[in-house]
Amino acid sequence: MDEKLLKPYDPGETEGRIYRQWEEGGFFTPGSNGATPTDEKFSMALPPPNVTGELHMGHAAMLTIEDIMTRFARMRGKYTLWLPGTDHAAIATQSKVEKEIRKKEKLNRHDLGREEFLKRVNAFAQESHNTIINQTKKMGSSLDWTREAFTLDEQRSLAVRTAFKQMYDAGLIYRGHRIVNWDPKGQTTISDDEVVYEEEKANFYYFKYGPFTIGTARPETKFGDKYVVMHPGDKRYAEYKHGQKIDLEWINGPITATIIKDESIDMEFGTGVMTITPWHSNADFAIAERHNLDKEQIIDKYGKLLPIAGEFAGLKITEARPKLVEKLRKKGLLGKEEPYTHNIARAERTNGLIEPQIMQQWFVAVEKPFPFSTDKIKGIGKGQMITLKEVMKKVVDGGQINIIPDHFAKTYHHWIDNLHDWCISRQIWYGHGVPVYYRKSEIQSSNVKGQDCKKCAGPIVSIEKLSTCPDCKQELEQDPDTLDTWFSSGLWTFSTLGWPHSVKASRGTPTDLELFHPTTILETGYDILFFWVARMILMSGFLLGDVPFRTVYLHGLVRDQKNRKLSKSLGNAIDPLEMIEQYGADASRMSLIIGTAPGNDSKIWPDKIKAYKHFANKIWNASRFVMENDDDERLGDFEYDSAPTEDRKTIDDFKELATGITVDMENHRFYLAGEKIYHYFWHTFADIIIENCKQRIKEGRDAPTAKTLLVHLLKQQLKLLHPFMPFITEEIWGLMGEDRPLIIAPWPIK
RNA sequence: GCACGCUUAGCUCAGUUGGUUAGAGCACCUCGUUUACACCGAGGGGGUCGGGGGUUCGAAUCCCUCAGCGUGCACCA
Repeated sequence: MDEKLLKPYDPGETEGRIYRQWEEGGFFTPGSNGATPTDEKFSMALPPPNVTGELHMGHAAMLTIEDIMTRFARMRGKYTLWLPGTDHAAIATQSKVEKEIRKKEKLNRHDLGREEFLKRVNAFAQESHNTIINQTKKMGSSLDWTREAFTLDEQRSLAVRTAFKQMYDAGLIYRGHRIVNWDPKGQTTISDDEVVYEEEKANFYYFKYGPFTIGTARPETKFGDKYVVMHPGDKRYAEYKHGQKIDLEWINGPITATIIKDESIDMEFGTGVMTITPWHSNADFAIAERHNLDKEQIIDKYGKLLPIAGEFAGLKITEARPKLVEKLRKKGLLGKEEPYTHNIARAERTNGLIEPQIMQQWFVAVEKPFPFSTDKIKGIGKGQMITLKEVMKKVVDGGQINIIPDHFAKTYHHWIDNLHDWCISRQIWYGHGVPVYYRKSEIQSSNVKGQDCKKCAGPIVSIEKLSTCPDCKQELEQDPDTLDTWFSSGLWTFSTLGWPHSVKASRGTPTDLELFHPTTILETGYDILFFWVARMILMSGFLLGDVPFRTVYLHGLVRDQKNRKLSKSLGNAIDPLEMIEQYGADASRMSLIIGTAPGNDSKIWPDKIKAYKHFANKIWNASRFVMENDDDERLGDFEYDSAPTEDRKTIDDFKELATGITVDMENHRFYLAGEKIYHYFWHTFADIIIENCKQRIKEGRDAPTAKTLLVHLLKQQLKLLHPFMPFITEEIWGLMGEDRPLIIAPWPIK
């Protein structure tokens, strides 16, 4: 017997060695288990971790679930691929590096310049990448590293430019002046989903506006208000006609206001009359559009008031508010003030106060029909005109994508119903450039003189990088904006499999894309259902005319015992690496999987992990006992037919258990399967079967059968345990003299 | 405001389609243990399954309702 077994199990010594053995042996690559491309496939893309730093507990939980899925598929003989990668996470990464530079060197990105700044970000991203990959391996993740991808590498950039071009050509990407969420702190626009709301107690002010009283929580936006709006059916204001002009005294002197009647006004709210600020409010913008009204900018991109504010120009809006209220009070225009609770919008990443602004940006049109390219989606015919929104709904409604747990389908639909055009351009530097080129002169001034080249009269959208116009050779300049990071992650399931290249195999051998797409399953956190899952469905629907995956498995967040999110600032973060160091990867994995139902948040604390370290030790010791008694090679294998009834009963019971576990695994109930095998091993196998056999061996009653029974049962259990606790099971499997590694051993139940 | 989820032993959670005395881990109590394991074994205490109502032969499980907690979306000046 191996000396190693005489000591307690040492994960630190074992895990690195075993992982190297697997990786170098090529066992993470499809077909390592003997399966061929004609066999049933299993494919899954790893949700690429952001290159913003380190792995946290949420990643560890995700890696565990996905590795369990993958190892299970591999052992069941499927042609198995789990594909790794990392995400450049545009805003998140850029703002992290900006923060660091500001802290250390007191510089901002403009001080460094675009080129130098990007160098810094890339260096940071590279370092984060290495840390993350290393940590991912420590968890035991059986990812096919030969196919590793990055959302910002060459191959993925090509996919992004191609996707952009195809969507632009179909009229689904357009540039337009719209109200967008402007983050003055990050100096960029962000999408609706990147806005987080926070309750704030404020004052609600009533002002005299000519014959009317208007209410507002944001007096500092009111300078340019020259339209006063009311409901056409409001009897109180029946004497005023639409379009009527009235003169009145306002903040900076007399103005002429115009009456507008619009049905969107809520007669019950406030006085039923409001003035509008179209440049800085979505609802106001819509009213202005309907009646073709002027729109004036009040606040600049740094959150300061423009000259229109007169004496208040240059002030930050928060400073201006009290001063303005004071001025109106002095002028006798201030009515009552009431306390008021409303939501203020902040940027998720920078915490900047969002200021809606009208800006020219790039958008994806979600309500514009386009001809669908295939007949792969139930309920949508080839060539049928359909919108992205409808596609996104149909694939889930029609059951072509199955969401686990299924109640998230409702959340998903709810979100799609409220979906507006997706703003995809960002004014940050780190990310995929918008693949659009303009004549240099056009950028500098809109008066283009004497140019008659049709090609570059407008923006040129191009997959190839351009510096001059292909026709007239005039110099071109690329759009300075970058794309929302979710634009590139939306392509993830197929950009990682070679798209847009190799859509069709040239000579018989199928491409990765053909073999593995749509992927079998997407496993990710419910917190990015909209950000990511929905965007992948959108992209895949348009570009491939297909779904990106058949099943979505959503896991919850990992929290601490007090139900708090794990975070460094709260000081309750558990570092997965420390946890592995202390208890081993196997124990960590078990603690992250057991007691966690899909879609529910789970909790983790050191004692829970410790409990599974004890389990690892139990496995180790039980195995030692079995091997100690397996010293006679003439015994051979356990034979069911010649075994005593009690042993056959034991085997039958075990088969029943294994079948149940298999069904649980197939139905993604990993927490249940894990608990069952845990319980069986400890309280049936160790406490009863081993004790029983120990007696028999001591008394010489059917001793040889008892010994082979133990060996047989142990090996079967190692297989069932392997997806959960890959390291210790592989180690024992090897010590038991098996040549072929456990990672590719066949699952006990077909 | 709309939607979704949660509420089961001191703590953290299971309980798959309603079916025998409601389960696990940790914690607690008693006893035991020199050859697989004290990172152990045997046993035990502890729950009116958030409240109320209903369907059913039977409900933690299905329906209604109320409450508390959490999350998402929307948001009106």
